Amino acid sequence: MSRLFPSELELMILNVLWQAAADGESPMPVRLVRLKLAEAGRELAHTTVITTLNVMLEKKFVTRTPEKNSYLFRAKVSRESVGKKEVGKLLDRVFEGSAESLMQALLSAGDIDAEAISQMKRMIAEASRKQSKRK
Amino acid sequence: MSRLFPSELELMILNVLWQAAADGESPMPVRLVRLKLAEAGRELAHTTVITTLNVMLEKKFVTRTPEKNSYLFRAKVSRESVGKKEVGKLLDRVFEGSAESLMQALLSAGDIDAEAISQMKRMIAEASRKQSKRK
DNA sequence: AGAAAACTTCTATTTGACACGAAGATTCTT
DNA sequence: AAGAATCTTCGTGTCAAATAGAAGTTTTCT
Repeated sequence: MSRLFPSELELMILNVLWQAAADGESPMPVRLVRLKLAEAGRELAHTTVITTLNVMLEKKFVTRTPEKNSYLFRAKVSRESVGKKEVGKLLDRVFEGSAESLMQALLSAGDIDAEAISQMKRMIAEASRKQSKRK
Repeated sequence: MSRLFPSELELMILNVLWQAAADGESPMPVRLVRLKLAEAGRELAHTTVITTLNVMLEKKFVTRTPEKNSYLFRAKVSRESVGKKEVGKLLDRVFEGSAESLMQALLSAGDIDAEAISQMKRMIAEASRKQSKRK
């Protein structure tokens, strides 16, 4: 059974791997994952990173390919899919399923610039279009 | 030091207490908290609920008032304040601080009806107004 | 009053996430 | 070829969250 949600450390690692993929640095050796974590303020022993990556392999969050005497890792789940699940969880856990409430919290939480706002407007309009079409 | 975030069980209890307050059933005896948790599918021993409430008291998430030989509990933190912090955390953990990304996930995650959408539109418009005014 | 019921506090166990050293294998360096 | 560097696997230790039994106190019931 694949655990649905990554733990905190697993999520940090996924962030490293997602970023790497965006930068064309994927797949990535453990050594580099560890380095990126350290740069993000999380200093861990090499073995700790390996152990966690192995757990993530088990959970199907990452894949690995052999390389010399080691492995290269890459994210198997996407940021979008994890994000969607996490939002769904938050919706249940705190907002009783009310998307509006979550949105309100978002607007009051993040410092949102004008650019972000106009983009959100567009997204809402788009959702509205799709919404009215189906039914 | 007050822990910033409630654990999962603590959050379930907060939900019970928030709901109770909305229904005018606050403050609430442990017995009822336990009952509501059971109704939500979480069956726990009475002592477990007490223990957790005491921890939450320590963390300042709830307050209690004496009543006969027992206590009545009520939420001290609001759903809004917790929600805002949780959204902030999610923003960091998964979306690299991008409110638009989170919003996209929200639109694809929740089943949102037309009513919710129009309300969101209003909220965005409101945020936009406030945004342009400052700075 | 005496038994039963309802509560609380205290203490202990279990579980999952995190963390890492020791030991062993492979690759690199000189 | 021998030693250093680099990696992995395995086993273990710690810690917080979760769970709840035992024991003691107060209230209620008959």
